[in-house]
Amino acid sequence: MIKIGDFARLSQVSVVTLRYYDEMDLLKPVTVDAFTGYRFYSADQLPRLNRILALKDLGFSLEQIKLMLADGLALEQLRSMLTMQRTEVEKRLTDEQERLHRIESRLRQIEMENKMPNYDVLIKTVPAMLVASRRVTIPTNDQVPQYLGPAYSEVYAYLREQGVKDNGLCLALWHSPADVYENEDAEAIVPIDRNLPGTANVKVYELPPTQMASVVHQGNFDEFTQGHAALLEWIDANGYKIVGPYREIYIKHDKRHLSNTTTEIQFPVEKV
Amino acid sequence: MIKIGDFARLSQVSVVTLRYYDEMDLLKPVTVDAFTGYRFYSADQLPRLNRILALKDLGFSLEQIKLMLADGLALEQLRSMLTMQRTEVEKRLTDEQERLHRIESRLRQIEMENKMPNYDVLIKTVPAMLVASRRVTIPTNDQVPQYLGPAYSEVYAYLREQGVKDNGLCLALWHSPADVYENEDAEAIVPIDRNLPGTANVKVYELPPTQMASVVHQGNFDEFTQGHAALLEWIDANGYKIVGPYREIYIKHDKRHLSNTTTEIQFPVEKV
DNA sequence: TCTTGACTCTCAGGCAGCCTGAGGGTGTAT
DNA sequence: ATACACCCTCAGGCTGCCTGAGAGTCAAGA
Repeated sequence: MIKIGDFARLSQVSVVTLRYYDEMDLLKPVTVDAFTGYRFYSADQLPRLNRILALKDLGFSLEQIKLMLADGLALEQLRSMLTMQRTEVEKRLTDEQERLHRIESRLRQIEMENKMPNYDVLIKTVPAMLVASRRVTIPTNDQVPQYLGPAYSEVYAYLREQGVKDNGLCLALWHSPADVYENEDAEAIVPIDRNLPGTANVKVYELPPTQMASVVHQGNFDEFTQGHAALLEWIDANGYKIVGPYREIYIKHDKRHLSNTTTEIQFPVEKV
Repeated sequence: MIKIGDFARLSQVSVVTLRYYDEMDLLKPVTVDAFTGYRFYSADQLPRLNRILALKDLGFSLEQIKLMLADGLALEQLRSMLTMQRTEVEKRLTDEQERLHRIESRLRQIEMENKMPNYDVLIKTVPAMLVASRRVTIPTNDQVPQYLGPAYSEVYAYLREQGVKDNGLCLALWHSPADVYENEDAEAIVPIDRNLPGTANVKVYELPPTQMASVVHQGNFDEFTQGHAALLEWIDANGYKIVGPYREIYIKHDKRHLSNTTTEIQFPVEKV
C-alpha cells in the first residue's frame, strides 16, 4: 500500500491530480481509510495510470479516457476513437499551420510598412440572407452612383409597396472581378425578413451561406480601394482563392459626410 | 448608435461575447444608457472589434490583446509579442505533429497485434536524485542476481552504518547497451536524502535530472524483457535516441512472488 | 391603450483540468 | 512534548465564453 504522496512521486503526477482522478472515477485508490480518509494505492495501479497519461498525451479528454479504460470495450470502438482523434489532431495541426502563416505574414507586413497594418482580414461564414435585388450594368466606374442610386430606389420603392420596413442595412454584390472598371455587373441589395414575389426588375431570393474573407474600411470613402487592395493581397498571401461575386456592405453611409463611412468588403473564398 | 444585438449581427460575434469584452475593458460601448443599462455601439468600433478577433485568431489571449490595443504601445513591443507568439505556435505545431505521430503508431500497433498494446510509453523528466551506488561488472547474464544482490547488500550496509533509513525504493543503472549480455556494467543504486562521504566501493553522487522514455512492466518478472523491447521499439518509431545508461526501478519486488512484480524501465532519450 | 414579442439587463452557475490556500487532523522522530 | 511532513476536505480561481433565471424595455399591431 502506497500513500498518495509516494504514489505521486513514483508516477510523476501531482497529488492534486491523483485526487482529481479519484473524484472522476478514473483511478480509485485500492483502499481508503474509513477514519482518516487517507488514500492508499498499489504499485499494480501504475500501468493504468500510465495508460491514462499516455491517452491524455494523445489528446483525449478524461471523459473519453474513462470510456476507453472501461472493461468490455470492443477493440473496434477503440480503433474508431483513435481514428477520430487522428482527424481531430490533423485539423488542429492545419489550424496551427495557418495560424503560423498568418503571424508570419503580419510580421512581414510590419517589417515593410513599419506599423501595424490598417486592415484586419477575417475569415467568417456569413449566414444565408433573404434579399431583394436590382441588378444593373454600369458602363464606367465614375457612373456607379448614377446607376446604383436609382437601383436602390427601385428596390426600396418595391419594399415600401409591400409594406416591408427598412432596417437601414444595404449592400452591393459585384459580379465583375475587382480589377474590372467597365461595364460592371452589380446588384443593389436590401436584406428582407419575409419572402416576396418580386417583380421583373426586383428579384427576391436567398443568398446562400458563404465563407468570406472580410475587412472593414472605416473613414474616407475615397480611400475605400485600399481596403480592397489589402483584402486581395491577404487572400493571395494566405492561400485562398476567390470563388464568386464580392459584397460591399454599407454599414454607415451618411451621404453628407463621406469622410466618415464604414463599409465591410467581403470576398467569398475557399482554401486553395 | 447600434444596439448590442444589431452590433452582434454585424460583427458575427455573440451578444454574450460583446458583454464579456465590455466587462474585460476590451471593447466598451460608446454609451450605456444610465437608466436601462442598454449598451450602444457605433459602427466606428467595428475595426477595433475586428482587430481583436484577428489577434485572437493568431492565438493571443484577451489579456495580451488588451495590451496590444493600448495606445502608446511601441511598435517594437508589438513585434516582439508577435515573434514570441510565433515561437509558441511553432511549439504547438510540433507538439501536434508528434501527437499525430503517436496516434498513428498506436493505430499501427493495433492493426498488427489486434489489441491495445500492453505497454504505454511516456516521456518524462525525472528530477535529480541523490544516490548511493555500488558499481559492478557482471560476466554473464545469468549471474545478474549473484552480482547485483551483494552489491545492494554493500550499499544497504553502508547506509545502515550511516544511520540512513531505507525508504524501500531501489534501482539499477545499466551502462552497457540493452542488447549486450556479457560483462555488463551495472550500478546497484539506492536513493538517499542527505549527502554522505561514501567509501571506496560505495559512491555517493547526484544523478542529474534527465528526460526519460519509460514503461512500467507489471506481472511476471521473466517477461520483463518484453517491456524492454516495447520501449526500444517505441523510441525508434517515435524519433528519439538513447543518450545514456538506462535505469530499472524496482517498485515492487517480493522475492517470493516473482510473478507479481512492478518495475519501471527508463531510457534517457533526446529527440533526434 | 393594451398586449404581444423581440430585445435588453444583471446575476449565478457551468465547462476542463487542474492549482492554491485555508483550516484541520495524522504519524513519526527527536 | 513538539516539530515537521503528510494527509484530508472544502472553497475559490484560471480562460473565454455559454446557459438560464428573473426582470425590465421598446416598437408594432389590435
